[in-house]
Amino acid sequence: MSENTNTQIVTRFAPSPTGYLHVGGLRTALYAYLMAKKSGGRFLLRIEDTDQARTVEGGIENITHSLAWAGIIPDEGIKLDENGAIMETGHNGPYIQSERLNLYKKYAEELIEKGHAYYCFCTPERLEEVKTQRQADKLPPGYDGLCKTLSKEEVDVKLQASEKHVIRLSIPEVGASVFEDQIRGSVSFQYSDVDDQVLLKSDGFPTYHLAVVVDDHHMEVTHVIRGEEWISSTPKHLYLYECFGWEKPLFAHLPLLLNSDRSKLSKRQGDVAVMDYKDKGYLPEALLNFVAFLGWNPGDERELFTLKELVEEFSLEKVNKSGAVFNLEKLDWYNHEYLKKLSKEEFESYVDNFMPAIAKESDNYKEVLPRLLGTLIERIEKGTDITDTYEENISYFFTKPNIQDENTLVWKSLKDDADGLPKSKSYIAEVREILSNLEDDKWSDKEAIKDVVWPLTDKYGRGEVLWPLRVSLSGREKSPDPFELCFILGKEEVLRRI
RNA sequence: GGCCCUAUCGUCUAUCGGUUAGGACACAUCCUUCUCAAGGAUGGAAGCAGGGUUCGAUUCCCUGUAGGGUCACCA
Repeated sequence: MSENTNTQIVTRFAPSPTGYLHVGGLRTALYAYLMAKKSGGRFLLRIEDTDQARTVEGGIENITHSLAWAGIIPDEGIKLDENGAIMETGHNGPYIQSERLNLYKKYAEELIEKGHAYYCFCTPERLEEVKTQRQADKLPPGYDGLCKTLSKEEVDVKLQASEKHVIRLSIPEVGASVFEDQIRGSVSFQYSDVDDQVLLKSDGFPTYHLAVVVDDHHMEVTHVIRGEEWISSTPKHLYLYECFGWEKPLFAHLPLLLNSDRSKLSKRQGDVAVMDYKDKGYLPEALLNFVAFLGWNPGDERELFTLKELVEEFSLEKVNKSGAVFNLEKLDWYNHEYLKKLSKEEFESYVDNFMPAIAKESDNYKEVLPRLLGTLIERIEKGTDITDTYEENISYFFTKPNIQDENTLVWKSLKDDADGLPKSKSYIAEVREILSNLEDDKWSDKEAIKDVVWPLTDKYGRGEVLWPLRVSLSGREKSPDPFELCFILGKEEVLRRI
């Protein structure tokens, strides 16, 4: 459990380019980044595209852009240049596994020579049979080791005949693999429970298990930080380090991110792609802060952290062991907090981004938008709140509302009064008179508007005057206060509506 | 099913044997010169169960239970 803070830590994030960056991946990348940065070491991005079938066009771009959006910039490996194009830096490349095939082949063969691996010629069909048979016999699943017994001569004959084959790791029959997980403490597995994993596939590509070990070693990775789903294959990796005689890195398996039903966070139950959150108007600072706190906290009661502050405060010792539910409501709260930190200009362009076309087509859009910001910041938590509630809460700022039932203008205290409606109308007629005499330059000051209207509320009652005023301006029973409305709409529009 | 991991309010979590078990989100109530929002105040809300160890366990150990992960020529 000892972390030597004097030495530089090298970490990596090694996603496979299957389409998009998962929020769980973002957190893994973040923790790895924080560890490296805190020690003054390096964080590198490597692409694990060893499954030809699953590799998706544009996958690398999506991952690097998502990471860059979040502010996690690799020191080494795959990253973006100034123009946003994919580039590679570092002296241990290439950093895309499909470009390192010869290396994996060489090491797989080295393992065979040393007797730690063997050729396997079993067909998928036979493997399937073995699997069902072992299940029926209630044996632990896994390869039965048939090809392990092949003599060198038999192997040579098959190789000569170009029989399709893979290379399998030869796991010891007895013994155990014990390691000190940086988060969980001591973890151990019996070798008898570990399968003879395929290392090199018949298409010449390595599996994850071979590639990750070879690359982490050559790329000088000191801390392997990855999701908990990898914990049960760690013995295979550790054993490979031993076979090669390489120094082992430290391992840290992060708890999983969960759906609200506590299953592994999945696409089915909501958004999982980082870009989905970007598109919904979540700020990178908010997503990062939120995700950082899923499984980690500084130990005190602070909750708002910038990336830089996280670098200073983060430590693996404080990472939790149990999975964390990805709770959107908390994320929304974070987002609102960060929205409030935006400058007026930034917030304006943010809002503009989510305004529907119909709003932008309005004549007064450019004029009204800046004045709308003050009320909007209190009412939205994310960009999609604008689009989702536009009709009800925002549209009336740009288009004059239709008041279908004039009785909605009557404040509740006058509802039973037969003259309620005429009275209400007369009150706001008076307000209109007063407002029409208010100098133009006073309209930029909400308080000044209030000052001239206020005496009337003393005279006729608060709700009696303010309610109909507000309803006539907004056409809604719920809205910001009437003075705010006046300020936002502007003199001309206000007089038109009352 | 085998193996592995995990277990404090609904959710994220603090507590490194002794606390009125703290905070945040969410929720409820109240205040905040008309409504709503924001803000403020207050409140409800938790140690999975059973055994140990100990003067004392949420905390350490064991068992059970529950949840999750993993058992591919996918990562």
